[in-house]
Amino acid sequence: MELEDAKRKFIESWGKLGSEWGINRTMAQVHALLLISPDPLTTEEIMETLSISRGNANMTLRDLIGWGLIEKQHKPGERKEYFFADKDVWNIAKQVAKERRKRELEPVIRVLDELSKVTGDANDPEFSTFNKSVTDINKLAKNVDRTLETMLGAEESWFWGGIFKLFK
Amino acid sequence: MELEDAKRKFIESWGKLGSEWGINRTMAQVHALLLISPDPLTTEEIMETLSISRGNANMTLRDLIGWGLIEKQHKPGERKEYFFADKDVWNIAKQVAKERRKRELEPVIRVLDELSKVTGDANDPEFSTFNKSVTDINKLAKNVDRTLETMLGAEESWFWGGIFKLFK
DNA sequence: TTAAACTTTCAAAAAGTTTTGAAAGTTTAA
DNA sequence: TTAAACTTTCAAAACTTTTTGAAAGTTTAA
Repeated sequence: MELEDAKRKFIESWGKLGSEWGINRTMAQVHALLLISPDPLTTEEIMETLSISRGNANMTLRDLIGWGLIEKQHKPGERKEYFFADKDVWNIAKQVAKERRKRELEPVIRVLDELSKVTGDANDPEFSTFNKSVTDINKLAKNVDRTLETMLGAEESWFWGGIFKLFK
Repeated sequence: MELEDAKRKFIESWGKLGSEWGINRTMAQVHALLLISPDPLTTEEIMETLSISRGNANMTLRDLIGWGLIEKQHKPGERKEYFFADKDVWNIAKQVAKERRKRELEPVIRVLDELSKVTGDANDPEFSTFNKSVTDINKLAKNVDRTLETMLGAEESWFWGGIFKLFK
């Protein structure tokens, strides 16, 4: 396969995977494009390569910055803004886990905590089934939360320094 | 909060979480409803409770069966089919991880393997950046895959029997 | 058989999400 | 200042996904 075809395929696949995991397809594609770019790119270049509009490119780039996956870069003597992606896959995984924990896990835990407080007659199967499911899910969610916190919190934890280094 | 309000809120939250993770909202809601139901429910009851059409209910129930999250049940002397959900959260997590691995991780690994084979001039930054990102992501994906396989494969592995039992 | 009870299908409609692009806003060099 | 270069916004349009519901299919008891 030619390098250009391979790049296209990578961008397409990354976009598809993103959309299956609740991440907007274009956002994943822009990220993919920057991941395989040796140099930072301008909004213009991104628009052109992916055939997307200026508005879309701008919003997507801002979102990616919000996720901590890309950064703006200024070249001396130039007006244009350049964008580049962190290329360390562990940082990327860490960053995505961190953001999803904050944006999705935490709100769910808040709701589950509230629902765990609902009281009722322990002999009523309607109540006891509800209560068991909610408290079980709450326990699981909190364990996942705690585990992520430990794993992601310290810059050089046992986790990143130890076990997972084997994987690299 | 009243039990009925709490049930409604649970179904709503579960649906929202599902859609943030690429699972159809209705599917997550039907699952939530069955999770907190002490008894199996009929298609009719599900349609009614969630205000969805027969067609939607039927398709969603089939999908959930396909994900291994719910089962059909027959009551002796009755024509209707009843549906009930496995209520063990670890089974649920396991099942979802298993399915997503099969449906999404495996196809991505196939593409990455193919893209890893692309050859080029190591001094060309275009090629070397592409190659490094692709092979790094491939390594990560394979490690995740292997880890999941080990964790999910054996019915009573060290994983489920050991470490994670602490979490329950 | 038959017909009632139930399940499944699928094309069209509705709902939800993403994208566009022109206009407004901002920044900078001169 | 000014105007050129660039970025941001947002309502409307395009696109995607989900849902509907009526019709077709299937199963069962008699």
